[in-house]
Amino acid sequence: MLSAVDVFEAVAEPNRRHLLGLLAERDRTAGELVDSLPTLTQPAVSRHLRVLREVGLVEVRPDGQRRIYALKPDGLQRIDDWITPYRRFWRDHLAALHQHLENR
Amino acid sequence: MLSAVDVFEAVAEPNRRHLLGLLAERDRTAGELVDSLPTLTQPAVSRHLRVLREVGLVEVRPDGQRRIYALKPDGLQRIDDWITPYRRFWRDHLAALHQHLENR
DNA sequence: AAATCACATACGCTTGCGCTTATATACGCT
DNA sequence: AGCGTATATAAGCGCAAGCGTATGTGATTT
Repeated sequence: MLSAVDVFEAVAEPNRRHLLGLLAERDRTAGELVDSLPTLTQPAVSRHLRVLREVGLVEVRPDGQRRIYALKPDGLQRIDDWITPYRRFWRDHLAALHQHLENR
Repeated sequence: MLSAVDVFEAVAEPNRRHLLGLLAERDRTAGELVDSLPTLTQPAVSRHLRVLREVGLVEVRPDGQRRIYALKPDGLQRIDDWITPYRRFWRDHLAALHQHLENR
């Protein structure tokens, strides 16, 4: 069995981020996605897609012998939720910076 | 030489996320952070802190023989910037869902 | 039904991560 | 100076990630 990957690990891989980027534009077949990563073989891309599936970042629907991949809407929200409390850090920091620039 | 890690990989490690969480509350000495991860040895935590330093997520200032670690304000912004274009996906999705619930 | 196409899985290999133990470095105290 | 304390680095190891080659599976075509 494949070790259950979490969203953070899934997104840490550059090729997988590339795939997500393409799927953000529009749905694509597995074949199109394979072609988009010419340095990788078809099985390699297929495995990346499997990881993205398993963490709920993408979903597949069959279309004849093709498989159409699509971005799952709320997949990345888990990362966004994690970042949220930290966001206030750089917001405060920027605010303080502006304050400083105005007062000099 | 240590392979130059990027922010995504840095944050993919659960222990490193744990460290960031503690530093979000307040600055801490390396020793405090070591104590916060009882399952790890001191060198292990030290290496995690090094990774977080190298990707710009934390910074250190010396205090006598102690080293005080602090969250760097804009470190996670790179991840946030990456997520931004995707955010509209689940926002649209939620909007459509609400629409659907109201109209039924 | 046989061949072909689109995609997934199996297997074996290499490389890099994260860990521990051992050691170095640097500061503080007596 | 000598010793404990605080932290970082070195060396070595096990394991899992990611890759390619080979093969399986199901749909399409002829």
